Amino acid sequence: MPNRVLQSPPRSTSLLERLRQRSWRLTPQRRVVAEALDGEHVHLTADEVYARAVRRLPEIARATVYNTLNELAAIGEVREVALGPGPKRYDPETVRPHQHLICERCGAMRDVYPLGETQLALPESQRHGFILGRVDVVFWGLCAHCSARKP
Amino acid sequence: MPNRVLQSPPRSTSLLERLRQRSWRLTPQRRVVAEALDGEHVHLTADEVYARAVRRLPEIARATVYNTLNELAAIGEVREVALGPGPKRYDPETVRPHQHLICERCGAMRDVYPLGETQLALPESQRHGFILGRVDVVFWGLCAHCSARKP
DNA sequence: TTGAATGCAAAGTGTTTGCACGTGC
DNA sequence: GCACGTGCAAACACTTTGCATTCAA
Repeated sequence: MPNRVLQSPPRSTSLLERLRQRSWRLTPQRRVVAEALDGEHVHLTADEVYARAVRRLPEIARATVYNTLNELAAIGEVREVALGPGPKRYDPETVRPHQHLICERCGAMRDVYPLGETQLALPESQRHGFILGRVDVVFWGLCAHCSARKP
Repeated sequence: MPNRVLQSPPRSTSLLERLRQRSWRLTPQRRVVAEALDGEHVHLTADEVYARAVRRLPEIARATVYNTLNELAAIGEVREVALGPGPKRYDPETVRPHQHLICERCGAMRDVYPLGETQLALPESQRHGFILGRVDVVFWGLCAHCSARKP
């Protein structure tokens, strides 16, 4: 049998499960924050996370939500998305590399998985001596709802 | 003589000149703000613009700088660039479409003109009913200076 | 002359911090 | 038990706003 077992095991797609696997100190507060973030196409602001968290755990403090979100971002379990005006958003999808499609009127945001992204490499002549890392792409447009409305 | 004169006149690459052509009400304050922004690879924060402006016009108010930057952005003569943490930056290059290359350690930012960008169209199946507009791309990396330093 | 721009200070957002208290491992 | 997380309030960073004054056209 081929050595399939040597492949690195697939990461769980559940944020909460991944945190358990890291033996992250799990408090009720941290749990409700992680639960608030779980799902697809989820891009909540800190305040929206707080609103969801406080429903399940009324005594949670806003600062704890901020602390927790910062920590999750620091260990790479959520991605901060800061675009345009307004507060940062937090994206729990860290398993599948993806980009964002955003409605410029209402701010609605979807994860997208564009093809052919490798064609986007920056020519050497344009690198200004930089060592390249990741590439972020944002597709701006109008969502179905907003493009149907008048002005 | 060939009808060169029928070509649409090239837009000036000088912000200040373009503003004059628009018959923008030109006050000393607005002039020093526009002058602060002029140049290539310029991506100043509002505070940095204020610092430059106040050198030439000590009585200028921070609020005036903010007002002016917002107005320039509204009429499309500067582009707001909000990425990562920290304050927004203002990019006076609105003539040549371009993208950005940013050092993830020190924040240094260069304008880049990547090739093959049209290949980045989002497949219909990924559009979620959106009408597409412009695409923003950010190349993250380490600048020459930062990649030479230790930790 | 006059509508628009300015300066100032105050208010508004969004986020971080300092510290006493509480708790998961 | 104790290092670490939490709650609270105050501080902080960035930006906008209201209003009386000044000024470019």
